[in-house]
Amino acid sequence: MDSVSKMDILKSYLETKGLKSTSQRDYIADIFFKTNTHISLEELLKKVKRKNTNIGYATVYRTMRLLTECGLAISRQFGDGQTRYENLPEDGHHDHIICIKCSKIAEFQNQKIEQLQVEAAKKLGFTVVNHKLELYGYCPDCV
Amino acid sequence: MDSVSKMDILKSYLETKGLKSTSQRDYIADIFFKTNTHISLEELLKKVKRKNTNIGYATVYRTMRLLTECGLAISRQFGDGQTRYENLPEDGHHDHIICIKCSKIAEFQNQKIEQLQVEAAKKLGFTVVNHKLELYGYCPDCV
DNA sequence: ATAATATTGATTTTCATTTTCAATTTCAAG
DNA sequence: CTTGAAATTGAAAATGAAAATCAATATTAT
Ligand SMILES: [Mn+2]
Ligand SMILES: [Mn+2]
Ligand SMILES: [Zn+2]
Ligand SMILES: [Zn+2]
Repeated sequence: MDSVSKMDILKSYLETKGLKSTSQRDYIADIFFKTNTHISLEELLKKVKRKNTNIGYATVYRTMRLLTECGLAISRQFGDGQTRYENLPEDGHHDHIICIKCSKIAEFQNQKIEQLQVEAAKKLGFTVVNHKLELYGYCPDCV
Repeated sequence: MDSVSKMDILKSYLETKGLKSTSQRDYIADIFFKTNTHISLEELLKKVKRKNTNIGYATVYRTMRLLTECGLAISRQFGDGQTRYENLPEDGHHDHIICIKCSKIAEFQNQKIEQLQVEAAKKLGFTVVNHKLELYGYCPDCV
């Protein structure tokens, strides 16, 4: 999905909630849509401020909440005490492996694991709505 | 493992670190060893205060850090903003499924999933040191 | 007993997140 | 183009859990 269609989704979400499309929201969303990392609020604010000095932290925070609500952003907690956001992946859900030395993040998909999760839950009478799977270890560069 | 041997492990850990065994530490550890839930610091403090009014939050906090360091306690973050502690399980590592309605926590072990995780990491050149797997959904009581 | 060292618990600090609020902007109606 | 209601903004304050500080107290070896 390209930035334009994402912006359309955001705008129609705002409309359904009786919220307004503003230049700040648009700009923050645009910058976010162009990032392909797992970005923190501080990092995003820094990027946004480069061209738009007067945008505040609170607006970035609120915009990311909106993007998360409408499914265009996914919030992640990798245990470093900071919430990070990533764009809704093209190719569906993925999980993460994080280097405990250099903090590099790699992504992977494993349909077998997903399936076994649902089965494990079923055995306990649970229905799975979502899950969090994070592997921690050493990346190729850190041995 | 019984509380007595756990206390022995704690005491020898303290010794190696040049730390002292105290009545507060012993009491907090004893109460913790007897819990079989995923307990928060606040909850543990409350339990401890029932018989020992003068023990402070900071000592409970520090004791749980010691227990975590020496492997007798495992700290967990289930996304409610509070760190929870559980006793080192008898039967090895397990993962969790949490009810998003009533917060009930169930545990499960799945060797196949563990194995697939290592394989998925290997494909990316990573070595897994530890992992976090949490399923979120509805428990049998909450449909 | 003495001195060195560790512990305690109240308090303060830290820090990310969330909320508040007065000023500003947007937008539909006249 | 005005007007006024409603939403937005950004600075600042509040929140809350975790971590650190520190003076008073307790422990330990000599
Ligand atoms: Mn990702
Ligand atoms: Mn458990
Ligand atoms: Zn690395
Ligand atoms: Zn439930």
